[in-house]
Amino acid sequence: MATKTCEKPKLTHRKGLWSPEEDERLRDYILQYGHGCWSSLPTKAGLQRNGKSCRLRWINYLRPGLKRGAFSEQEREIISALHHSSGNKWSQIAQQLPGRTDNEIKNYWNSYLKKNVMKPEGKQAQSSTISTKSTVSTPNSQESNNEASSSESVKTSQLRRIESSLESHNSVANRESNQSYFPKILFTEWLSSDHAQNPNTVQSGNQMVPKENLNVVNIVSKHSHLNEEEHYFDSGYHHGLNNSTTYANVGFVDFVPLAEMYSDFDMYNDVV
DNA sequence: AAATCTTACAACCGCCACCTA
DNA sequence: GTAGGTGGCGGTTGTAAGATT
Repeated sequence: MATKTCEKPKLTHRKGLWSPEEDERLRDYILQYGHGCWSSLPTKAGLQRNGKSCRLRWINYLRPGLKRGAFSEQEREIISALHHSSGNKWSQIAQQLPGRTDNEIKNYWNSYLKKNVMKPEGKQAQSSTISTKSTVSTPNSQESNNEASSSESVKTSQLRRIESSLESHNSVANRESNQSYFPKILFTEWLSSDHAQNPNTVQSGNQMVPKENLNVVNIVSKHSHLNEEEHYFDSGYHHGLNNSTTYANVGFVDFVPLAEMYSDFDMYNDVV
């Protein structure tokens, strides 16, 4: 991991927001040469930033395959469930949400979900329930818990369903490993040479469409060669202009025996 | 229209674990 | 065993944009 062979750049480092030019330099360099040693990367790439800053910018913003935009209902529930079981382990939570970064999830939690948890009224009962088991306790957690126990919302039961599904799968399939119990998603665009030239676009049919024009969608598919309880979890881009969905640039590599979650996804495919 | 407040999220900071010399 | 460098992580702050007054 750590080496002492990296060159030490003695420069006064720029701070603050990244300019589009800096982004371009960093992206171009990494796509061409890889990041290698982060501390020496800024010098090689011609950036007046420190390596840490470059690393963060790449991981949180420039890295291909990142989902931008609002969190879906499913993502919210997964974050809540995992925060419930793991606490503020943002990197662990991020591993279960392909395309999302720990920083993004942390910000989302602090700005949205945490606020709901803190709400004294029973309106957000599902989040209040979550907070009681979290490593982070809140002033309202106990009273919220009382309210939640008296009338459990539909959201709460849905959340519990996902949690138990995750727990059972995790205990059976991955007990002895550190593998995530969510599917690993491989973005094929990450591997393509086209993407290296145009990291902000996705091929849709014959044309390259800017990612910001597309919505990310989730899909669960059953295939004939899989066991009864095994399904593919897919993600793709929905092309709003012609109301079509394109999966051409996103590939999928893992199974999801989470049959109970089907109703929570945007689509269910029976490909058999 | 201007001033102020609120919110979302990008970025920094400090700490820690790990590795190498 | 120890010092120094690096990468990773979580907490916190800063900033810009939108909402409100």
